[in-house]
Amino acid sequence: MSAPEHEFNSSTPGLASLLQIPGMVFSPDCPARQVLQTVTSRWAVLVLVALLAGTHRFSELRRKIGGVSEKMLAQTLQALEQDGFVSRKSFPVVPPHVEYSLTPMGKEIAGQVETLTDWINQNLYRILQHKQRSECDITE
Amino acid sequence: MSAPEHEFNSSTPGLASLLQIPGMVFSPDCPARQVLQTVTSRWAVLVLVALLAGTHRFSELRRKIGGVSEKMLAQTLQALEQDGFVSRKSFPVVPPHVEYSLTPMGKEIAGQVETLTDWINQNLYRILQHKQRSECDITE
DNA sequence: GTAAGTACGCACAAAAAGGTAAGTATCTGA
DNA sequence: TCAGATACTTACCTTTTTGTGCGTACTTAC
Repeated sequence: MSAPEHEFNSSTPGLASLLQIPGMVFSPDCPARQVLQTVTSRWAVLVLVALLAGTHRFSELRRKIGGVSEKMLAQTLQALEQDGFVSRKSFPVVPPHVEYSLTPMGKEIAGQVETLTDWINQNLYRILQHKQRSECDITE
Repeated sequence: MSAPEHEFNSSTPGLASLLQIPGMVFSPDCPARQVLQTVTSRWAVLVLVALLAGTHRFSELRRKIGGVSEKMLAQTLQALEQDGFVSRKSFPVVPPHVEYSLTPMGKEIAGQVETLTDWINQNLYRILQHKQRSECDITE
């Protein structure tokens, strides 16, 4: 008990959460952590990249992103909307019609995310070689 | 049953897993998905960025990354090592001494990740404003 | 008239992630 | 001599995430 579990080198612990101190994400209580988690969550990454291609409807996204359940997609979209990355436009028509698109801020961050996914796509072969070397069991 | 759950616009489904077809990550079975998940997992992001500053020992990382448990850190490091992003050097000395650093590939991807975290750090204030505006109901 | 599509919300269950505490082996410092 | 640091591993348990299936309100297509 009473152990100093973690120490950071920030000289102003309280303020660090509100300013752009490099390494803010290293602080466990900083809201940046949560934003990072939202953005890098399993489906959010894919949603952001998908929306970079333009406005989509809910089920368009669902079809585009292989493997998402409706629940997860809805949940992810809500989280992204809350953080201001995605904007939702709902038309009160008879068969529900909702359109999702990136906000300016969303476009910026989606760009970064796409760079990442592109890198992975391009270097997948290299990565897989490493994996097989260290694993030696291929998942068929 | 037998429903066409998901369709992708890739014209060569089997090959798509091995080539750089944009949108590979949208396919649920593509290994790129798993790599993406490893890299964007909660702690891996922070480990990558931390290691960008140079070689670290296990407990140095643990102190730097606020909030990680030993278990999670070890697990994350192993996953990153398996994918070839992190290299581990262990010295068989009496008090265990192990050094972690980024591989060339790790440096590349960590660079992308850092760009992302930097963006979040820099735009945190903007994001938080959006959040507060949309939340307004705290789940108490 | 029945099925399917639309965009979800809700309840329940399964799976995954994560935390806690302890153990290992050995040395150092008090 | 006894705690503490080192780099983990393992077992156990809790929390979170994710999936499944159903319901909704209404329309169009068959």
